[in-house]
Order: sequence, then structure tokens, then C-alpha cells
Amino acid sequence: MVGVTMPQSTMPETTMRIGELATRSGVSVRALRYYEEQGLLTAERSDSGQRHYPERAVDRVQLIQMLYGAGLSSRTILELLPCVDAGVNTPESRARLAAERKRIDEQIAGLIRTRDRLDAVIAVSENPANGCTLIHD
Amino acid sequence: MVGVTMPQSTMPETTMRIGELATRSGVSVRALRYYEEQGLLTAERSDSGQRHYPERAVDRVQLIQMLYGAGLSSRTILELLPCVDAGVNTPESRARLAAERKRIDEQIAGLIRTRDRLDAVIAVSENPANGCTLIHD
DNA sequence: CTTGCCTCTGACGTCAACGTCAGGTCCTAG
DNA sequence: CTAGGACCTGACGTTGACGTCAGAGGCAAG
Repeated sequence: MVGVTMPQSTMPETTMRIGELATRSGVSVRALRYYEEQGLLTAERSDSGQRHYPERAVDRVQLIQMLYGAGLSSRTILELLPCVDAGVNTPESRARLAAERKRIDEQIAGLIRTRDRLDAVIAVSENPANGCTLIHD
Repeated sequence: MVGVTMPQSTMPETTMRIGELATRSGVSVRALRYYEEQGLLTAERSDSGQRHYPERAVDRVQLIQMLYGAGLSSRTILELLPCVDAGVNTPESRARLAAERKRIDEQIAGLIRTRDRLDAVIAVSENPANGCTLIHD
């Protein structure tokens, strides 16, 4: 056991402001504020009200981006993130995770079908001999 | 050679109206009219102005749906469909097809990464022992 | 002929994930 | 101390793919 209980709380905690987080995570400042508005991202505030983020915020933002990219809505992401954060382990949360995993699986399958279909079109486009055959399937 | 040149032009050409096409292709009537508005779908018109579609429209609508599902915009789909229809074979059209195929490929790769990430979360959620390790990548 | 369902053309509403602008504050360099 | 860049909070604008409603016409059955 080498200090598993307390995640590096002795570090100087280098923080950054919203602009740096934006450039480092590759999203806009506006998007970050939007994420906070949706409850997906929290920030410490300085006395003057400026947001300050720890390093791990970069990773979190990228995770959020991944989930957005997978077609999840902010509401759904909001429901999933607690599972990530605290390892919430209710039956509902696990069902939720499984459901979204399944959704993503199906989405991948659909995309593969689409790609195959596009490949057929490309094949025709590069060899226009037998066009009729694969269009009507 | 068994009549490859003329696609079955002697058939009675069973047609359907918009409602049937909608139910059979699984989209709304509104969506079909929208597709037509975007130039993705054409229809014969009866004297009274009602749309009539041939059987193959079902397939075409499903293709359109696939492409929408792959995240393509109607403008992009509009640019791709001529390649399907007429086998248009310009360098540009082939480049276009290849580009969209690549986009879909990347999208699939991204989704797989997301799924893997979600799998990691799920693993934690079902065995909360070693939580900290995989969250920060 | 009427009833009921389908269809037509506008045209406005919606929703999510931001973009953009306004008007003011903060803070660091010179 | 001051200039200019980063930041703040509203708040309205945008875009795409439709939903929805209004008002009118078409069509097969009874």
C-alpha cells in the first residue's frame, strides 16, 4: 500500500485559467462555460470570480468531447459523469453505462454498413462496368 | 447479353404516395418533403399535384438516412448522390467520395476509442477496487 | 353528396451546442 | 499609472433537420 487512498494532494496543484484550458483541450472558451452551465465541468473561482482549473480538467474536457462526439447529449453525459467521477455504483448507473455502450456499438455498426455501402459506390465509380448490380441492394 | 442495357422498363411500375413511402422507409412525411426540398429526392406528380414514388425510392431514402446518420449534411449528401445515381466519374466526385469515406473511417475510430474509454469506466463501476488507475488515461 | 383520411403548400416553432456581441472588470507589463 | 489583453455575465443569433399548425384540395366508400 503506497498511498492509494489520497490522490496526490501534496502537489502544488498547478492551475490554469479558462483560456489556457481552452487551447490545451482544443475547445472554445465559450464551450467550456457552456459545459459548466450544463453541470459537466466545475471550476474553482478566484476572489475576482475568475475560473481556475487543475490539470486534470484537460482530460475531463476531452472525455466530454469524446462523449459529445459519440452523439450523447449533455443531459446524458451529465448522467454518466458521476459514474466516472465517484465510481457511483448503483444498478441504474450501471444500466445507464451499459445502455450507452450499446448505443455506441450500434452506431459503429451502422457506420460500418454506411462505409460498406459507400465502398460499393466507390467501386462502381472506379470501374463503371457493372453499375446496376449493387445499387438495388 | 440478356438485356443489361434497359433496366426493367416493361414492369407495371407500382408506385406509392408519400405516406406509404414514409412508413415503409421509416421516416416522417415531413422528412421526405424536406429531402425533396434539398434536392435529395424527386417525385413524379399526379395531375392533382400528389407525389408518387417508385419502389426504389424506399431504398434511396434509406441510403439518405444512412448518410445522415453518418453525420453528413444534406449539402454533402447532395454532392455525393449524383455519383450513386449516374455513376458520375469525375476526379472531383471520386475525391469527394474518398474524403467522406475517410471521414467515416475516422468517425468509427473515434467511436471505438470512446467505447474503450467507456469500457474502462464500466470496469471500474463493476469492480471499484482500482479506480484511480485508469481514469487519468 | 358527404364523410373521413390523405395530401398539398407555406410558414413559423424547436432544440442543442455553441458563436458573437455588449458592457464592464481584472491583471500584468512597461 | 496606464494600456491592452484575458476574463466576467448576460443575452441574443445561428444552423440543420425536421415538428407542427393552418387552410385548402383530392379521393374512395357508403
